[in-house]
Amino acid sequence: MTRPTSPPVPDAELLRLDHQVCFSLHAASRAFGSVYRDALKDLGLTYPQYLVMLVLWEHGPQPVKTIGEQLRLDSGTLSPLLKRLETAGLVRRERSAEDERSVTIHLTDAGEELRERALPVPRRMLAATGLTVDELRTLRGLLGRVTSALDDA
Amino acid sequence: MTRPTSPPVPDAELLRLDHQVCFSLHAASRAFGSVYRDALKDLGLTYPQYLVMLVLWEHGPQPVKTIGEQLRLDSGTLSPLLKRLETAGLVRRERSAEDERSVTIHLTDAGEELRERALPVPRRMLAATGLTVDELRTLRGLLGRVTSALDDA
DNA sequence: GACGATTGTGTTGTGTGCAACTTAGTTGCG
DNA sequence: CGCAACTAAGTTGCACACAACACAATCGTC
Repeated sequence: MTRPTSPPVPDAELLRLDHQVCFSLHAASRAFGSVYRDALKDLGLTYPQYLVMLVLWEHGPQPVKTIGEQLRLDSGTLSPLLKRLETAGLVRRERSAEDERSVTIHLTDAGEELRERALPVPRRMLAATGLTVDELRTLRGLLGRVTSALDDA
Repeated sequence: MTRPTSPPVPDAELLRLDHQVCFSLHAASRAFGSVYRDALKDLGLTYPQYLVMLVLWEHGPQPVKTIGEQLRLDSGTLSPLLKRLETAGLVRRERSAEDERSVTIHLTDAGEELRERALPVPRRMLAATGLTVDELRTLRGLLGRVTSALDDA
């Protein structure tokens, strides 16, 4: 614990800081998207599509709902995205037998095989950030706390 | 400088960390957007529109180009956004006299007046993040470094 | 078993974000 | 001057992201 921020931080600075953080977050998110776009171009995936594939590669076939929970995306975003992945021949939809409302997403053989080609992507991204492992952990921690706090608000 | 991260950090952990950071950034960015949406609903602004208004409130009339530089947005995003702000009666477009290619964006009276109603927004956002001022500074610093590094890549 | 509430998915409409292209105006160089 | 290169803004097309709504299947309660 440091001192309780001795000079009580004037309003003006607080407001500027808020703007700067929001700007930074917005800009950083888009900068990541941009670099991922390059890294994923050869695979024919967009960044959100890659995130969905990661979930499927790691945890196997699962309903739309659980994919959405992990990525914080709703059906309005996932339905058309999954349709594009299906058109690309990477996933397959299957109505669940137990619950006819549920649609289970499976990887096709092509989807499984794409994993190999995607393996070098994370290391490339990691290098592109220019941060140390410790800094990445700090960043992840702060972002996680912000997201939780904002979700509660 | 800390030690050079003595146990050389296994590949698997690095990859997971990269995913977690990207997930976190993506999620945090959208969580911010969601809370801003609520905070700005009464003003009739979206978050990116609010960012543009902030630039105009702080730095006065200026061409589309400089707005884009500050927000890292190109004309493909700004042109329709500014058109919507114009339709809402908040800004005015004016062809520059010296350089006919350039369009200067001015605030209308309504646009100026909206500033008063927007004043409480940053404090509300700041509180919603649940972070201390020091943590916000750390976050801003890390995000800035990541963005610079990614832009170079 | 009947029926209202809930749940999982999909659709529609609006607003970014960005690549690629177009148009009009400006600049530089022979 | 004349013309190519460049620049600022706008347009088009595609892919998120999300609110609001639609629909069918399921569940809970009686």
